[in-house]
Amino acid sequence: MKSNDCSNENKAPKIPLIVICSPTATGKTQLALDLAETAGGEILNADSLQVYRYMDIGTAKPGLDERNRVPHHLIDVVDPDEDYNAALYAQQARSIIDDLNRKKKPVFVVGGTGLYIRALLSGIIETPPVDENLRNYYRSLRDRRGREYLYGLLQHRDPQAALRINPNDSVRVIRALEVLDQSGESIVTLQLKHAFSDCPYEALKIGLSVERNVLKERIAARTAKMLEAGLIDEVQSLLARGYGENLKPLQSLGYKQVIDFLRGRCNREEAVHQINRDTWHYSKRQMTWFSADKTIDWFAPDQQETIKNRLKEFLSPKI
RNA sequence: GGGUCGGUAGCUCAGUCGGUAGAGCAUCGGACUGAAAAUCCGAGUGUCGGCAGUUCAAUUCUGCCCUGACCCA
Repeated sequence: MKSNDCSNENKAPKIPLIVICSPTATGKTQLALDLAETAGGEILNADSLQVYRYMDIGTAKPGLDERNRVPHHLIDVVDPDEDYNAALYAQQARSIIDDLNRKKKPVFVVGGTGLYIRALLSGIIETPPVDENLRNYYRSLRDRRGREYLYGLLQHRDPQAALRINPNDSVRVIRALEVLDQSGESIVTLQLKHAFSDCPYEALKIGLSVERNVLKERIAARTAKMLEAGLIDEVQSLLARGYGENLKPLQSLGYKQVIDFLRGRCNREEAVHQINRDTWHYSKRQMTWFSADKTIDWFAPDQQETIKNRLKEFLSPKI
């Protein structure tokens, strides 16, 4: 039912791509840097928050030295108050890949945002761009009359979509209503038609798996390092630039909790605890997402040599 | 030494007018097609502080003990 129809039926030659995807704090950045450097490739970010400017520490964005070692793409491409999403990402990423492929540069897609990677590799339904007014209208409808009301609306207008969406999941309920309003078609129709079959790439997917309690420790160490590196100052300067705390990217891991701390809604210790806990929850969601993808090859972080051989084997016939 | 209120799931606590219990959080599993570091769904868990008494039946009532907080000496 996952119908990832990316088999090789059509004969158009596929562009090779290396994808490094795994939960946070498993060592993707370092691995990508090593591999890309030796292969003479470039890195294409697949992290939904590293695209934002001024959000460096909390997103564990590669630093300047790392970006000097290997060229990086789709980092720092929008301001925190600009819209960004999976479709936009896929579109931009594909054009960068075309470019690099023309120059015969191996591309290393690196990041933990499963949806972005899927949208890049297999496409995403085509709909008109998100209409913020429309979205806000449905949001306020939800706030005023409740999720049940909104879901009732969907049941009435698009029963097919209502069947596939949980009544409480108002994010998806709203999206379905938007699509219906904007395109006149049910989101389900578009999804069934699309079926993730827009696959111009042949990807080698590499995942790094770290034992759970080790990962928990790495997450805690990472949080501590971020605070030491000045996460609180970074958040303060974002707020000072006039970016409101309700902006989507500021609702993310690390940022949200530091804002709570700065606003006096919790103390520092609680904020740290919540960052660690929420990051752990996030990494578990990532594990659920990535382990459903049976085409990922999993390695332990210390299997550098094995990974390099696998990569060599993947690249050799193509370049 | 006396008194008051507590001791129930890993944590915070609710509850049983006597028929062996439940929420939130944590934990575990899952979903995910233009918000995805978002959003949502599902599932455990217990010698109800200990011992004894009353009772067909006690976590619930009684007694003693242990233990925590506070108050009075």
